[in-house]
Amino acid sequence: MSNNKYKILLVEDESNIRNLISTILEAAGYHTIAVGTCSLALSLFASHVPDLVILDLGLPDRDGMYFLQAVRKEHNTPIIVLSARSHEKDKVDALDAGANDYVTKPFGSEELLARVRTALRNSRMNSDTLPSHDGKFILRELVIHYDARRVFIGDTEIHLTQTEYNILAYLSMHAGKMMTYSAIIKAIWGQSDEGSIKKLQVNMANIRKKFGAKPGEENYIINELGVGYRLNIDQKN
Amino acid sequence: MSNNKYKILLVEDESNIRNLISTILEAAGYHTIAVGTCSLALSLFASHVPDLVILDLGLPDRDGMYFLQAVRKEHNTPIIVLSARSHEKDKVDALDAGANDYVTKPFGSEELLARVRTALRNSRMNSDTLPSHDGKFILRELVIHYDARRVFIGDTEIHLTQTEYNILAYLSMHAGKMMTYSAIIKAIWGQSDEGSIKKLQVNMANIRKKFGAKPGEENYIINELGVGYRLNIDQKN
DNA sequence: ATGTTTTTTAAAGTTTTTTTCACGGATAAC
DNA sequence: GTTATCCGTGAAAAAAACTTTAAAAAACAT
Repeated sequence: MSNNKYKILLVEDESNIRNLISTILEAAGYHTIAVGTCSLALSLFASHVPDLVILDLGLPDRDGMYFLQAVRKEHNTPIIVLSARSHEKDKVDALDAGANDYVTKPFGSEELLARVRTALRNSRMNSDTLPSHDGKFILRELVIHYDARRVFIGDTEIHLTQTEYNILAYLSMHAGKMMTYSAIIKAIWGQSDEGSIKKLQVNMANIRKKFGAKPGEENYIINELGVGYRLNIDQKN
Repeated sequence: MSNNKYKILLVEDESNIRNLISTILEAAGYHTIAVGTCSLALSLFASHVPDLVILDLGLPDRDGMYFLQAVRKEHNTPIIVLSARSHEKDKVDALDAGANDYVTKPFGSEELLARVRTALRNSRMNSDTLPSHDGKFILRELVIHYDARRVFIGDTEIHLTQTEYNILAYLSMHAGKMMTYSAIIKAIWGQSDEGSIKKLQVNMANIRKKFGAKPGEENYIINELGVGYRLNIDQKN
């Protein structure tokens, strides 16, 4: 039996929109908890621990961004953000603050449901893939032991400094995905420290040098100009 | 049972054209609601909630643009705009205001029906295709991996620069829909940077070159003179 | 304190990307 | 048919981004 009784926390101040979305979600078989203020949302999140959050950014008491950051500090729950069409910049901020997806009003019910499905699917996938904080990561010759924080290329161990290891571990946990500079920098140094791209680049160079890539050989770490880095997970022939 | 009884709201002031189109649509199996003024159209839209709107821009009481914007504020319903050939700029304005497609008079019944089918198909598809930044986009040989920011034609990877990728990704997220220059430029460079159409053209040329279209073969990216670009999602024979 | 390792900063060098420009072909208007 | 406008193309200039190397600063251990 496909029991789709996911719990969804809906945070929206306009009551008519709240009811509309609530109805759509319930009709699709989700259990919906609907609130209109940020403070209420925070307490209900703590007590109910929903599987997903749909969050309107234009909240009365506090900015929805506050809720977003507060939740993201401790939880990995997928968050879909709603906002009016005009505020284009909010989109970037919300995604940077940890939102999983972004829907601009107006939107159709099918679109919302599709996004909900994707977000839930991805979060399930993540919980199977990401908690590899222990165990090890293997990619061709490269082996990372997360618990011992040790890295090998084939049989020989590669000594990495703390930051070098942190960067590599971060990339490996998102292997194959292009990770932006700001994402990496935030993960390693905490703040979006302006000017830190240089540091990142130097560290990357050091890691690559220690990996000792033969010229012509495909590199483990791929750079996309102006975007970021990603681990190359393609099979070699 | 395939019940294709889509509701179409037709807004056209000239009664003979209205009847003609109405007949064409009914014959094709659509349920048509035909009105001649903007105010009537708005109230009938609210009460009937049609699946698609066909809108003539040259309305007597108010400009059709008013209707377009009013509907777009709250609904995602596909809107096809009719306009006389001479008013070239109206098309662009209508698309920028959120119209999904446009047809220039005079037009054949087959053309109109084809556009109706595409618009309906796209609005349904969107809810399953759009789920933004994750997943991938597939169109014939073309594959886009959004999370890895990688593009393939068949088996071979195509390296695109950042702006080239951004443009293609933008088009793919609105696949099949004609995107105006200003819309694309705003999405890629941020401001409606005057004079950037040239840059856009150069980037388009580069993308197409990298795609390596054989001469005679239908291109992935289609241009409409004075309007913009769109991804060609039509089936090839 | 001294020496070693790591992190940060700086600068030169190289590659890639972005922008600009001029010309030719295509399309629409007259 | 002629003209004006718009788009595609190729190439070169300009700008931006990355790598590499090296040295200063900071952290750490002895």
